[in-house]
Amino acid sequence: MSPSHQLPKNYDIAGVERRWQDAWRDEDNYFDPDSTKPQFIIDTPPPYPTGNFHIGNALNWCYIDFIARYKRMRGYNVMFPQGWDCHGLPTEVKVEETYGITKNDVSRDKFREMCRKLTTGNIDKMRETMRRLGFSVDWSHEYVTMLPEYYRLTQASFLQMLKAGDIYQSEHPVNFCTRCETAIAFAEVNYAPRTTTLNYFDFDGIEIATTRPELLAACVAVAVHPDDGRYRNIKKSLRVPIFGHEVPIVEDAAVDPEFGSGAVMICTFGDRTDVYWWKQHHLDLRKAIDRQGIMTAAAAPYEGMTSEACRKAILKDMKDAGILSRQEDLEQRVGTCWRCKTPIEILSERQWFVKIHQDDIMDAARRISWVPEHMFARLENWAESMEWDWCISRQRIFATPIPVWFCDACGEMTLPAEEALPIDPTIDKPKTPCPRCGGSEFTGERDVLDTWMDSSISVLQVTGWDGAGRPPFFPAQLRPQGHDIIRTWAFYTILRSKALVGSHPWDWILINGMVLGEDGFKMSKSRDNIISPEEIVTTYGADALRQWGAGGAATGSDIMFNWNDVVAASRFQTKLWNIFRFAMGHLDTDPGAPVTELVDRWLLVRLADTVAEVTAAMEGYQFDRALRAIREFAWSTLADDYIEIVKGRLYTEEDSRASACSALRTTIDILCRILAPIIPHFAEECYHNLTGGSVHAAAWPDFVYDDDEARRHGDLLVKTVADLRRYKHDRGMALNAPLGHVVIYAPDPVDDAGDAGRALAADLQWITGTPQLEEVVSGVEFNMAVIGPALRRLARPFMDAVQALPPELLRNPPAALMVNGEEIVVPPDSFTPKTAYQVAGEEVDVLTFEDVVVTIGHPS
RNA sequence: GGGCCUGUGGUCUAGCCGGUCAUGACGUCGCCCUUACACGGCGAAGAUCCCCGGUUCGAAUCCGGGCAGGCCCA
Repeated sequence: MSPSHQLPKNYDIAGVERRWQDAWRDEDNYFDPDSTKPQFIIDTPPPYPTGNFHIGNALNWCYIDFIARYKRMRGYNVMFPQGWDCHGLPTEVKVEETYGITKNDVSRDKFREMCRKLTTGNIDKMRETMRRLGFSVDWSHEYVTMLPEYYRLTQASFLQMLKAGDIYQSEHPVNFCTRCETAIAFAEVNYAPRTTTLNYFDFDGIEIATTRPELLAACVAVAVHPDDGRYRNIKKSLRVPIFGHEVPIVEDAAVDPEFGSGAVMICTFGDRTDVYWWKQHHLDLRKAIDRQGIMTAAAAPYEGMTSEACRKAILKDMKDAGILSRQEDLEQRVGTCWRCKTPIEILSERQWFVKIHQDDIMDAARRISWVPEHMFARLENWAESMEWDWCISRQRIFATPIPVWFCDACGEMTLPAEEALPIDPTIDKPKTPCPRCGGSEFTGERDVLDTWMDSSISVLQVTGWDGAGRPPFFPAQLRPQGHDIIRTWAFYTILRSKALVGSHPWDWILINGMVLGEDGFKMSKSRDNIISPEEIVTTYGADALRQWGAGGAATGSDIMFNWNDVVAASRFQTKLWNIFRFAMGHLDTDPGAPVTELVDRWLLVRLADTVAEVTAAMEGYQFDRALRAIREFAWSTLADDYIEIVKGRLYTEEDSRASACSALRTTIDILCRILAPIIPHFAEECYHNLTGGSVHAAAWPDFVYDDDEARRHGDLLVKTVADLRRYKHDRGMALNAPLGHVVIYAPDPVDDAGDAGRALAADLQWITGTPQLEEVVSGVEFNMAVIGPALRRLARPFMDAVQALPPELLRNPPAALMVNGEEIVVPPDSFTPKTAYQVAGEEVDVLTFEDVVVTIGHPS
């Protein structure tokens, strides 16, 4: 047992946190595949290895760690794995910047190697931050999507879905970034406002307004609204200016007659609506822009120009030809590449697609419990608005290769055997001749897979998938993630689980909010409002950051970073440390002594309430409620109420002292355990001092303590002491100043073991009954919970009538009252008189509350 | 334009399946260095609970309509 004088006066955050981080063993957090305990598998988000574990990640991981630690204490076999979602454009761009090259300057293999090297270094940095924050990650279940053992699974999943007919190739319009020279999915398109020019020109006799004159060569039709009178009885086709080809006039209700001239030129493709019309009316396809954003032969006189140069040239030519009538500014939102901000083009390309079966996805999504519930609507909304299938092919390098070949002779597609995976079809060759024509020359697919194809099988990987069938531990219990990637990661994972395993991927999904800067805006370099986890941890420690994560906002809502919360968290730890030091200074007696005294039993009643509240909150992932309940208990109930009252007894040699020590020990022990998930370092430091063991190996408390008398009398005692302290304060007395003779008249006999007297420095006695004082009724207190339902619309007049009663009738209420000329029965317990006591005979002050009277003799 | 969310003392925040007096933190002010803690204790001031209407005996809470902000999308 450590006497308090051995505990340092100040809690050394950095020292304690480092010491425990060094002492904890990774093995204690490993998932045990042979365990008989119930499993709790978390499908942790695999972050993109930028090298910077930011505060948004930190919030997400705080939630995960609270749950992982809590569930371990509750006896679950927990898996808290850590993945890294490596592939993707940002790394390619970073490598190009770092080495001053473009991806085409070196071999594909060499370029991938450069990307892998950068990624490995970034992962190391992020791991370090995660350890510093005290996350209990199962490092034996780490996965890295760029490594062969992982992308083997990505390729296996691709082949499985291809064979099942869920993946197909097609020429189809896709969002295309001409700078990155790759197709991108809708999820990767951002929208930015910009001002552009709306150009009105004469189109074979009809005025057309367009923002994209450079696409004139790709014009395949002109559309008007069917009810637009201006375009009744005109010809069936028009000749495109400059280029001269004939295009039909089509009618479509989606045309806005109010916009421009009411006639729209349809190009392949200016925007999504063009795609819609193109499909709807079975129009031609004219490709005027290529993958690099250069005008094609279809744009004859402008071939070879960039689209921007072509735009200028065409406008000039229109002006010269006298057909450009006017130009005006237009605010619009343009789709841009999420990575490089280049406006996207819609190009028709041969790509690979995954079929989207909305009903299957929604069916699986409904089997998952969403926290908060309303986040489900976001997924539903997204799923219902999907118009095209998911384009999964990318024209990049650092990604999982699409594992197929095409026969040079007959074009037949050849697939590798699953045992041969992973492969790179641009390097490896098929082991067998073409099944259709027997040819032996093949060309490997050069397209690679969208990175979401890697990460959307994370749940299969963590539940033990080997590339086929149902994973042994599937489904996982929990997916924790941000609401920003519901339409991507959550959506794709549900889709893929349904396609590959046939059911929903997780039992629960817990959505965390975004972290905003102190100014209320999203953190960004340009606003200079970024706070890094390291910055917080250096000054206030990981536990303070974790408290901010738990208590800064209700689970699921966005959370504004706030230094105040971190400072308050740190102060709470100081307070806890002082409580702990105080307790440890007194726990030198028999730990098993019975808890007999009133306030000791009362403390345990309140402790049991707190355990129940915190447990319920943790079960519902309401970490803010859990932390709030703990703070309230520790600071208010334990420190301000209990310790202040019991302190005097602890300094005595009386037998009743052991009861207090016992209650205090139980309380500290349990407090450490309910704090452990949120502030693991602090809880460990205290618990270790108290018991010599690790709090993280301890069980979550199952503490029930029923003692109705202790609750009632304890509440009375605490209230009385608080009132008397206020009484002292109001008279300018020091709180430890002697108070003289105090008598508490209570309805029941109360035995407080002398605590109140010692706490107040008073000669204090409890007396059952009422004092010989003159009572005066000073008012009345109504019980709305009784009056409202009983009297409904008569409630207000009833209360007015009661107010008007003379004092003696308030004390002894009549059975019925006249209200609004109507006699009504007075409901039982509908009101109680408020009484004041006048001094009779000797000089005493009187305090009253409920049915208790306190008299204080004036100290002479 | 659509979907979802939010709007509470100076600032941030809880409550929001209705019950006169609205939670906590930070800040402000007053008193107190009481043998765990001044990073503390005891108090005080400070709120048209965004606005308007409705339901109800009673609305921060439920309903309708605005206004403002956020996120996602068109």
